[in-house]
Amino acid sequence: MSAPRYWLFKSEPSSFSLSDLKNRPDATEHWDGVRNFQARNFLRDEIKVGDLVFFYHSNIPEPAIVGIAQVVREGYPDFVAWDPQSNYFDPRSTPEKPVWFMVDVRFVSELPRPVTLNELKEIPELAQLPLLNRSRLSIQPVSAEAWDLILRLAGVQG
DNA sequence: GCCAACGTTGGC
DNA sequence: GCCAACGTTGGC
Repeated sequence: MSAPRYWLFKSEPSSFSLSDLKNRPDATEHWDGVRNFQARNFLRDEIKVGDLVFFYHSNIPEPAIVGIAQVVREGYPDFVAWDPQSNYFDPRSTPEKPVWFMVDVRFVSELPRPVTLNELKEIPELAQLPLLNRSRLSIQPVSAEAWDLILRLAGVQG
């Protein structure tokens, strides 16, 4: 089995927050509703069971990485896209030819302290982080080096 | 609430 | 295949 890889998932806490994840049954939830092709490709092709995920809160006064989740089920069709009642309905996607994919993630931990976007911007080693230069990508890879650095910023014992 | 950035759509 | 128009994201 290959080493786990690292990702960052963004969510607006008003729609789904880290504590929402923690309070789900089994602390597990489908990461549905992603409607961007590059993010879809990560979900469908790259993200594997066991990979670790930074949970980022966006669209708030102090956007920040607030916690860690782990992938417990890898890429499968996002069935929300088939529900005409859903905001994420997309008639192009069908069970026979799904367009959109999701993974399931489980709550792992809350960071000892959140690492804010402003802090991240101050760190030259993180300049390549997609969060800082591809700010609209909602599912993005994090290098092992960046992962460790951010954990240290968050006060996690290394 | 504003608006810049940028991904997506669709006319040509 | 280009690119203008449009819609959405997300920082501020």
